[in-house]
Amino acid sequence: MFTLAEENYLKAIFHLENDYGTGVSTNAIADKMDTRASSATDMIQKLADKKVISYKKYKGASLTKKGKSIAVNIIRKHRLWEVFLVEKLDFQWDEVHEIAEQLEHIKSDALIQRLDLFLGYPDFDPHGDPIPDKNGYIKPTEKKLLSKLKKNQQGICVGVKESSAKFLQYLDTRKIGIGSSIKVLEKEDFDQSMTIQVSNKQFFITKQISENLYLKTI
Amino acid sequence: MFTLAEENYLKAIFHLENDYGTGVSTNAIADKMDTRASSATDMIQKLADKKVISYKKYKGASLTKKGKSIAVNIIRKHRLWEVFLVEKLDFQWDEVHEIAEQLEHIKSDALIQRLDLFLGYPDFDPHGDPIPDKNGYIKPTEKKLLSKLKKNQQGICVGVKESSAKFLQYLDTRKIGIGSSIKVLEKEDFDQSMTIQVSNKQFFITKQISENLYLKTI
DNA sequence: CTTAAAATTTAGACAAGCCTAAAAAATAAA
DNA sequence: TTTATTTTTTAGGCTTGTCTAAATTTTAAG
Repeated sequence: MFTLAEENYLKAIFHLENDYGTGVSTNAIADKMDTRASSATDMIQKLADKKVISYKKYKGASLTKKGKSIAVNIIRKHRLWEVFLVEKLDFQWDEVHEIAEQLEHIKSDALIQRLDLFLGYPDFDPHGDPIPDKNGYIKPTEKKLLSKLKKNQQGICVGVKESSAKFLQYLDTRKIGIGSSIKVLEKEDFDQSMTIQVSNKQFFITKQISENLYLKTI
Repeated sequence: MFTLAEENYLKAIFHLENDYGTGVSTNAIADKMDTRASSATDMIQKLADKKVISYKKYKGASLTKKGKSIAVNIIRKHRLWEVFLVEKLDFQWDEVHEIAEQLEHIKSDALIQRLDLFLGYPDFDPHGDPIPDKNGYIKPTEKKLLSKLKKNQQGICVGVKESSAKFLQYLDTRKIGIGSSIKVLEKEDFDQSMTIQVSNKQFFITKQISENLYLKTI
């Protein structure tokens, strides 16, 4: 069995490996966990003892098969609970992250199985992230960051990379959400800022925004 | 903010005060928490420092107003989650206690408010226990232990005192549940055992059973 | 290639929550 | 009312997960 802290470290390492490739540094983990490098080292050594990460001193950490399976299961729970909160309890998509951070640690396989059924076996959470199935399989989805599109290309918003309340509220005020059709009208070479068309409105957005919106191009 | 352990101690003290009257002994708390008296003393002193119990060395502990309010809120959450598990996820009444023990510690007022609405503001949990409202008010209900009834008296089962899976399964196999009509056919003075009529069947039950079934007499 | 800087690990400490063993207080019995 | 028993508290220790400060290793710069 794994403690709350251990589970959170595993989840963090999973996300870091996903985003930046295998073998994550102590500092990256400490940063993600909002703690000190020395604390991260302690935990890394403990997780290595438990065979859920492989680790060589000074060389970074990677999840083992077992570690990855634990991490994916936590992410599965997190995303299912987010669907529950939005679909059943009428929360907004910017309100659910912190609550799901707690709910993801509830230990009961039966609960998650029944919750999944109750929700109709959803494929994506409210932010467009795929929900791993009970075997840990994550369906690969083709999606592209808005920042990668060129002038005149367009697509449908299928997800957000960042899911902080602030960013989601920014999108809300502009009526941008999952399913929105987005077209690049102008793109500034110098700072990667863009003018985009969303339904019948145009917006000027910075690189920081376009790097956090996933589109399915059409 | 209160830790998991603190919350569980507060809940235990609440139940003990409820069952055996105000001012609960260190041993009673240690017993309920399945821990050692010395550990209970440590926690009691910490809770007293935090002003959620009043405590005089060697004289037992009682919840303060603040402590009671915290305890009742945890119980409210526990019971609402039990309703959710049974009504929405189709769990049986003997399967929900442990899961609710985890869910009761999720911290979000908005979550509980919305869950309460989602469930239709239920008054009782699946074991017949009343659900405190959001102000901590518990509607007083008139219910009587089956063991207090005399020969030929009858009532409707409105709750169980113990809610261990074993006991609930015992009731299930005899088709006894909330709403069952129960009549005392015979009562043995010597050991308090009874013969009872439940719908068209008769059962012989021991004192241990009749002391854990609540009836509303008619 | 040697030194400076950055990243990482180790050493030692602390709070929370538990434990065992021993001391102290309260209660019951003689 | 003095002694024996039970209850409760204290003392000291252990583990988890964190911290700061110092040592070590790796990487980057000159």
